[in-house]
Amino acid sequence: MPPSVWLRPERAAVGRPARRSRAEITAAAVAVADRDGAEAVSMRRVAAELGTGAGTLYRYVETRDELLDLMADHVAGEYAFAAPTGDWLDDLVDVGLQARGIHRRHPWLAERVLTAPGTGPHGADLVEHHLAVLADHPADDAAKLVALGVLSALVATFARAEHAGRDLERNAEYMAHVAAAGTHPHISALDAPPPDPAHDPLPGVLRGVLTGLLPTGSGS
Amino acid sequence: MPPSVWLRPERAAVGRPARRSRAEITAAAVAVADRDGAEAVSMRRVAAELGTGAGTLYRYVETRDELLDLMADHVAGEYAFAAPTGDWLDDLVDVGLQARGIHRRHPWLAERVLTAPGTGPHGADLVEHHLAVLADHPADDAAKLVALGVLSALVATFARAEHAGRDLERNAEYMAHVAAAGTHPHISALDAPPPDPAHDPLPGVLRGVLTGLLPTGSGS
DNA sequence: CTCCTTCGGGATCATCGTTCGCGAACGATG
DNA sequence: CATCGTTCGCGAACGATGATCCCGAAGGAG
Repeated sequence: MPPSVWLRPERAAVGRPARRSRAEITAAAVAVADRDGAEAVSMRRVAAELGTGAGTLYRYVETRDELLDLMADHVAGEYAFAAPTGDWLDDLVDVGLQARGIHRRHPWLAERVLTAPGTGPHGADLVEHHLAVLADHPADDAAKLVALGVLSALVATFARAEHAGRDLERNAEYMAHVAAAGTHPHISALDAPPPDPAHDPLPGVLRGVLTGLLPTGSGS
Repeated sequence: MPPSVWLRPERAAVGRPARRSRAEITAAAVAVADRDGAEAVSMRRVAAELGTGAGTLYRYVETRDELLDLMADHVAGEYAFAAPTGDWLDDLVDVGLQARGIHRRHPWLAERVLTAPGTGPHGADLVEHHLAVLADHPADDAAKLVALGVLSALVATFARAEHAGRDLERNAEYMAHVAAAGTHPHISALDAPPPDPAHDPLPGVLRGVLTGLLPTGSGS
């Protein structure tokens, strides 16, 4: 029922002016998340970061989830879009690599991007750039938007895998158990060469997925 | 530190036997989630479903997150794998469509799949089937596993979009605002033909992504 | 200077995940 | 059949969370 955060006016027109701003609160929340992880972003913790009370935050934000949306769009402002080069594949791979950079700077973002589409002003800039890059591409608009969604989800998945740590260990432990059990012959036959840290798989994967998703006659 | 849920023995060898089982609790949790959504899966609620106390569940499960892992693997048991047909693309698309069916039956799964890789026994079956389908494919093992990860993330993303409801409305509202504002010319130029309900975009997307991700000489 | 609206923030509520302690229940042992 | 060691069931309790509410304070408009 209530409109999106970005359509609701930030400050009241009359009365006592607010001491803080939505952006200030968002920045504080991002700082907390960067420092102590996503689960540390509680209203009390963010309020403490600002030296105020927890209830005060609800003057700026309707709900905690809304604050998380604001955070996601805030860091989406870190994209630095260059003018399209004419090679849409290169340009979209660049978007993907920039996205990974953002994810590396803000590890808490991965869960959020995957959970909520959360498109604010900076998200709109991303969509605009994406469509500009693909302006001459023959695919229809729906396919282009799907491609952006897949691109985002894919990068987020890779980013999450990068800082999974504990979970990955336990998963590998269980898979080793399954392999040793003898059932699941194909899993047992897996050979895991030590991953080459010098080789970055993301660009290749992005190229593959994007060319598969946006076929064209006039090549890259 | 503690091993995975699936490596920890379920019941103690000696002493008073447990009245319930891990599977029973998992099934109850799935029932609650299917009926009232993911956020309704609290220890107290699941315990009430079983007619017991909240603290009791901790005899079977180390933490709430572990219970969610069990739930995810539980519904992964709904896959019905057929023998590989010889056409790996068709077989993998079939896996994707089955996955969407599971997501439609259990809307809470989308967030979970994207959040945690959670691979249990049924997850291992899925990996095994995937590798069996791709047994004759020239790609190396790492690429095949990446393809499965992308496939899962992609289907989950589509599934989440299907039952997004509220969020999608607000997002569309904001995008309409941006389009009307006049900045972002490519967004303003978007034309949205009414989506054709008879056309299912998922198979085509999966084909595109998979062919892009797993290139081969001897085609589908 | 006054008034009206908004802000600030502490108290408060319901709920959550989790821990703890204790009495009861069960299998093994003699 | 009696005893013993161990585990289970469960309710109370703890700390923390998201959210609401109220009231005194503060600032701009007239």
